[in-house]
Amino acid sequence: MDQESLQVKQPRGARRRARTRANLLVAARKVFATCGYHDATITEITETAAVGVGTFYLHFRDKEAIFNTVLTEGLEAIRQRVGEEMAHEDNPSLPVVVRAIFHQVYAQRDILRIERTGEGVAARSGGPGMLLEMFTRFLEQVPDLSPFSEEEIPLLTALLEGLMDRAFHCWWDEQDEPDPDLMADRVLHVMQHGFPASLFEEPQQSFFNHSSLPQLFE
Amino acid sequence: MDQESLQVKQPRGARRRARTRANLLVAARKVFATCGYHDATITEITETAAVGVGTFYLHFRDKEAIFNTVLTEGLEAIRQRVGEEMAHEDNPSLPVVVRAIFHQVYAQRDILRIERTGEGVAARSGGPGMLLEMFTRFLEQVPDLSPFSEEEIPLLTALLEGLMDRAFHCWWDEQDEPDPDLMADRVLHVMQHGFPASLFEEPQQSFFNHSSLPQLFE
Amino acid sequence: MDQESLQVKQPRGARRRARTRANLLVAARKVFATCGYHDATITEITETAAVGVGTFYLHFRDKEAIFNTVLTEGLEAIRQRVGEEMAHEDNPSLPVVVRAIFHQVYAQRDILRIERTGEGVAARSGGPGMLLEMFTRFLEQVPDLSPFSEEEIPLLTALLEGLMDRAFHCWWDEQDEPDPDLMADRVLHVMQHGFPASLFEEPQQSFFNHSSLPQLFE
Amino acid sequence: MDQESLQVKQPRGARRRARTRANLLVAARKVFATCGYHDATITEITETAAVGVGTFYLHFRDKEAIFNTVLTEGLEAIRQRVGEEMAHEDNPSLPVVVRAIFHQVYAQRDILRIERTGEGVAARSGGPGMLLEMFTRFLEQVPDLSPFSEEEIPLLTALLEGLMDRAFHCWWDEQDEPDPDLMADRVLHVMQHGFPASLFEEPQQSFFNHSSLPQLFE
DNA sequence: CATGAATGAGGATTCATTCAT
DNA sequence: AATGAATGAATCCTCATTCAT
Repeated sequence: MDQESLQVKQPRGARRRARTRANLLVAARKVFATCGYHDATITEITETAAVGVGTFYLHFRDKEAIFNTVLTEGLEAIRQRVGEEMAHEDNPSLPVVVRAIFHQVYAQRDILRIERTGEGVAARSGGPGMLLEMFTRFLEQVPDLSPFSEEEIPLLTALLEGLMDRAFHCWWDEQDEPDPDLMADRVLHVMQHGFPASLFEEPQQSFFNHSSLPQLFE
Repeated sequence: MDQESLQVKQPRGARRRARTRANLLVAARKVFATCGYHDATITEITETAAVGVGTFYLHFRDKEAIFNTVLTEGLEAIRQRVGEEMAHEDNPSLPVVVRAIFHQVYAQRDILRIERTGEGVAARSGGPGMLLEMFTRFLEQVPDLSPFSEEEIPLLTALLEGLMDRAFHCWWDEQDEPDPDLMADRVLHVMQHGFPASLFEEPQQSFFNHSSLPQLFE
Repeated sequence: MDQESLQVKQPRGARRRARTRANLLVAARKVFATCGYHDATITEITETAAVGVGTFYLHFRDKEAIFNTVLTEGLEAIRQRVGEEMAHEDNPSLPVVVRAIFHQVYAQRDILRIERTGEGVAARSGGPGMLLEMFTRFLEQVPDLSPFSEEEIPLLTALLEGLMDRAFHCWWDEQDEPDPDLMADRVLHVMQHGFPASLFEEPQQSFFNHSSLPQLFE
Repeated sequence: MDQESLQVKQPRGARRRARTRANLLVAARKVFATCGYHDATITEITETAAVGVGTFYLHFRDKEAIFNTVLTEGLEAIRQRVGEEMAHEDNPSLPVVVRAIFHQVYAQRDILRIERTGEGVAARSGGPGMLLEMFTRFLEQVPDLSPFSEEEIPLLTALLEGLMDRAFHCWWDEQDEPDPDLMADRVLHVMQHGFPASLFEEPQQSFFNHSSLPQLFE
């Protein structure tokens, strides 16, 4: 009874308040995705949320605050669902994790676009660290990283993330088409075996001779 | 005498004009690197350049214009110097190219930071395509990309770029320390052989059991 | 009680808003009358209205917008009051109409001065057409315009308007003195009988001989 | 020999100077006619004149100065040519004068448009007084102005001018078509006999009854 | 709690005018 | 005399934020 009353306590305005806040977040996400952080205006957000301007400041300190909330909650949701997806697996390996990430990020790829537009704003609040953090924990548990040392875990994580990040941006930047599973295949292959070997073979017929250089680096 | 007159041709105000323009570009680069695109103001740029406000508009249409010029000229310079560095090589292979890129980008890593802060602005002008373009030409000349198809060249290029991009950002984001050569070593290793094999082995002792999951994806 | 609630309906900020808008219009009219359209500044208008700069843009898109509003509402008011004045007449003839117009325009002659200063700006919004429109309707109902044809109605209207317009401008340009009724007398006389006949008689003693010409057209 | 040398004296830079000044005036007239006084810029004038910006200030104190010069010289030219046209006439009457004015103003109607756009600027310099001045002299020599008094000469002149002014503006505002002679006919008729008599007759069937009023003055 | 009218600091941009060459 | 690069005062306009209702 005590616990229940605590949860249902003060449903007077509290519920309404929560709904307003939620509306604002949804609206902000939509507006940020459309205009980017810098061109979004509070007014447009509140109008989209069908809420008065002043109401905004009842729920968020300023634009940066709601931006970070949108981002954090968005990333958090992705994390959650990745976790849920993997709950079915008994013993998830890196490929399984990566695949799950691709699935979930694809499903909410607006969040990534939003993250991008914030740049300096989000950086401060550790937004983009989502993948970094996950991978870091992963790498820390692997016994043998040779030829890399333990100090290089951050670098490795960054590279992993860079790989995936670019894959993500093939989607919102250009097209939606390589479906998440296919995309995961390709990226995982590169992760495991690197890029095609012939890229590193001695160029038999020099395509990098002096005559072609000017074209490459004009 | 002939040569001199060629150099001194039209030195009336043209020289002064060029100097002013150069000052503005240097100032803008400094300001953009410090504040980022969105927080930079024309006034701060002109003050840094020790030039009147109006002078700015004599040389550039608006903030976006000077931003793109800074970026384009900066990337162009990098491209130039990469080309020069490789001119010494008789038969440059991908590792050599990558290494040269690391050298030159490191030397001018403010440009990358600047590029980032512009986000949507620069994208339109093809700024970030520098590496993409270079790698694309490279990949197009390689005979065998298996298991990738030719249609996937853009994806491969993006991934290559993503890898390097992250490496670059280890510098301006955090510290300056892994020197370019070392960094190139690590990245090249991943490019050739992928990430450490043990990452993909069956987890012998499940570190991904259900009890640890909540921590990973909380 | 019913009536009251109708009047007080939505009095939250709506009343305040309306008052502010009215203040701005009054202020703008004053400033435009003083400085003319081109030399008037938004700041001066808002200061006169004892209102913040931003408030201006809450009510009008730009200077042109408030200018047209001032003009339109001003002319509208004149039209209204001309109509009211003639409501007393049973069968208003042109002289009666003209006289009413003179009365009302005189009472608000700042509007005309304002209209003038806008020139190209107001032209687009059909501002100066007030008299034109009124006279056009009048002329269209007259059976016999000989020696003019129906196609010449626009020209006749323009001429009528030109006559009155000049009369109006004797007031704001120079002095206020010929009172509206007297002025109407004179203009109506010209309208009916043309200018003094002797102007068109053969000059008995040539005042236009060759010796005086240079003085006239030097 | 003496006289000749006086005229040709200092042809060194003087001639060039004069040509430059003339170029500026032609350019200014073109630009003012296109953009109006307020939107015309010194730069556009000097560019049109193919002359350096600084050169402008060698010949005119500021924009207002060149505007007044353009206007004054333009009106002066009209006056000149009106004079010339009438030199053929032995004993010019008002109709002849008016007709000549219509001819010449029509031939250079850009000047009127320019005058308009200046409004307050030109007013100070007595620009628009051209016709006023001519008519004033005319009226002053007429023996009998009844029923007008001598004190009303300014008013009569203004009305005369208003009539012609409107006629002029039928041209640059709307179309070029009623040719000058026809236009002069119509205006002269109104000048001599006033507007069609039926306009002043008692409205037999009341077209100004109370039901139609609201339409007229809504 | 919610509202939205009001605010004004702050930034972009223009253009008449000067002055060194 | 002619030039045109440089200047900066002046103006417009936006938008995050406050506060009275």
